[in-house]
Amino acid sequence: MAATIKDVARACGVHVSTVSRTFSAPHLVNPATRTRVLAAADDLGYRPNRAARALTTGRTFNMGLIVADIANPFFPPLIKAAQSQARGRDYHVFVADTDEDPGVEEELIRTFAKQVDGVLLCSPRLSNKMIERLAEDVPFVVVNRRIKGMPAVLMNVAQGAKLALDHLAALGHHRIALVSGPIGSWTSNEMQGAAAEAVGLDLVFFGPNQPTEGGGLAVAPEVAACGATAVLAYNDLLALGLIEGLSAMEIGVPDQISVIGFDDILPGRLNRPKLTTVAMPAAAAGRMAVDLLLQSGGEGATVTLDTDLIVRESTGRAP
Amino acid sequence: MAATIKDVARACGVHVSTVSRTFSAPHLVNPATRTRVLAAADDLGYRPNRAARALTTGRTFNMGLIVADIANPFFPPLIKAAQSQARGRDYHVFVADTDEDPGVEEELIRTFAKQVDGVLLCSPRLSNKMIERLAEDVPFVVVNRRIKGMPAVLMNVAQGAKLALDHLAALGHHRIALVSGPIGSWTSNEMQGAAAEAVGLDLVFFGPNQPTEGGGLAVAPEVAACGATAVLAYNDLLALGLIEGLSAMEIGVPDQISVIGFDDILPGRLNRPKLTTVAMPAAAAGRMAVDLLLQSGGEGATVTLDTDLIVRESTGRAP
DNA sequence: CCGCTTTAAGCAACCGGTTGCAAGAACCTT
DNA sequence: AAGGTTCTTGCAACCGGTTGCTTAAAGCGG
Repeated sequence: MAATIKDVARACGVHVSTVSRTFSAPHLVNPATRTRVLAAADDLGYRPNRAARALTTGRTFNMGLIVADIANPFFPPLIKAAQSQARGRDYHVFVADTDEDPGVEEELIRTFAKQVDGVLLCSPRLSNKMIERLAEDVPFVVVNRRIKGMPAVLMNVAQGAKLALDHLAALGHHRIALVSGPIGSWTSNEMQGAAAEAVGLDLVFFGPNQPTEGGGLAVAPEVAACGATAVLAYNDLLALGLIEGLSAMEIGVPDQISVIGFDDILPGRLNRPKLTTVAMPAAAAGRMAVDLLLQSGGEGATVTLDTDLIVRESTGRAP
Repeated sequence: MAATIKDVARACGVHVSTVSRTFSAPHLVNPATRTRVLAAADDLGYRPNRAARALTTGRTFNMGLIVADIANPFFPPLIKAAQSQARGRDYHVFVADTDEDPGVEEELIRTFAKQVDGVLLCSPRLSNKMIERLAEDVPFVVVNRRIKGMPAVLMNVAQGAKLALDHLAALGHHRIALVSGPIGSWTSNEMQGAAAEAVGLDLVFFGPNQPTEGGGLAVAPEVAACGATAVLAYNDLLALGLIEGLSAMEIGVPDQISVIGFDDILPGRLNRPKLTTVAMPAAAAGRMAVDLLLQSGGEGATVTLDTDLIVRESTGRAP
């Protein structure tokens, strides 16, 4: 059994409250006793039980981070940035994955609720209404979603989409396929919104799709058949799957069809052709989300981070 | 404020212990009262506080999962499998990333200690001694590491390495570079051990290296200069970086140098040339680790999972 | 040397639940 | 109808800490 505060108290003939103060309010205890207590604690290998402490203080110094799919390379940089930022603030981040399932997402939030001081909700799949309800149990910061009165970190997807469409237009493309993501994805809506405003382009919409390589493979035939000379995909995984699918049909990228993704994930950089993509500031978003959670009196500050177009090899002049 | 057990008790004029039993031992409470309590609980939106419950029961129904680097695509399938397996057992998995830093690893284990019933330690970077010491605080299952008396899930790396070396030998390669991973990596040692037993091959060792794309890029020049016609790399990321580095030096893969990685991660499947690799049973390992943690009376069962060679395009006949 | 302020430590209630024990009520059995 | 069971519920201690209040000791000015 691990040593408790009582063991330490007994070991150096002092009351438990003195031991407690030695750790949580050192200035209230005599330096001499403090030393004795610390020695005894060290000797017994005592470490304060954070869960028990949280029961009275109401603060756990933990935060939860919920993502739709850990296997999507978009998330790891965000997660790592959040963890390291939190570490600098004496916090720990626990990560969980919902498998793109809103039911699991709700369940996880409920589990986290009492064990963390707040939750970073990345690309949630739950309805706004449900999120608002759950926010009564635990403070949220939402990433890539706008919910009234709730702190949020947004990436300027619309601006990125515009960059991408301008790039394609400049290359002479007119008919462009827009391959969207899952239902309920804010990012997907933003993209469509931005695209709808583009003038002089002939857009074809495909969706919803799984935001994975498989999703890209699956829509490849439809995209090939629609007569578009360029594709704007919901994310890089989808784009890579699409390229894979097109290659299998002997359709060359970028010679016959240009492809642009979103996110700027590692496989896109290694792929041949290297993927042209809209880079999302994932790491910055992770750091921001942590700061927002710790600062916010729950108030709904919204931070918007700009995106960048990274032109590589998967886009070229229209045939 | 969220409703507590007391609120519910008051709301239906019953003692807190009755409310408690309604949730944790329903058969001990009269069906009629139970219904009333459940109604009141539902009405107030009451949910038992898992952390508080854990204080008395000693069980949190949470487990921790610690990985060296979430951004390494090897881990996500393992994580997802563990999470879904745990979910089926009414457990939740909290993930944390150590950034390949043993200090952070230790800190994380200590943080987890009282908040979970056990920790799955994947490819730990801590010393055996330290791990044994920490095991006094919280039960472990170790993945990809053998520690006496501790439950472990191992992947048969030696067998995989042998498969890979046989494959290369059959293609006529004799001088083979072995590009290893980080210090303290059990996997890396296993590989080297297996390689050392291979007869008739001329092996050149490079290491330690960061198990990332960057690590591969960095050793590429040395590997190119050593005269080997084939490379066995610690993992796929390293292999991909290596291929990238070799291409930059105008060295063709597999025409001039063949490359084999370990793990079978997604970018390897999308890369050109598609990467020949030793597939690790990551998902199975994740499931196994969860089961081992839940079954084990802490006893040191060891499970070894076999690996598979997947021949794709990055290996060819020796020039 | 006295009374007053500081400082240090103990006491006990509390956080949100769980659980062994005991008491009262209802139900049987003979 | 008496005595023994079984059900149901309440009581109170406990899990591992924290914290407001109280008290005892020490420090200090005059």
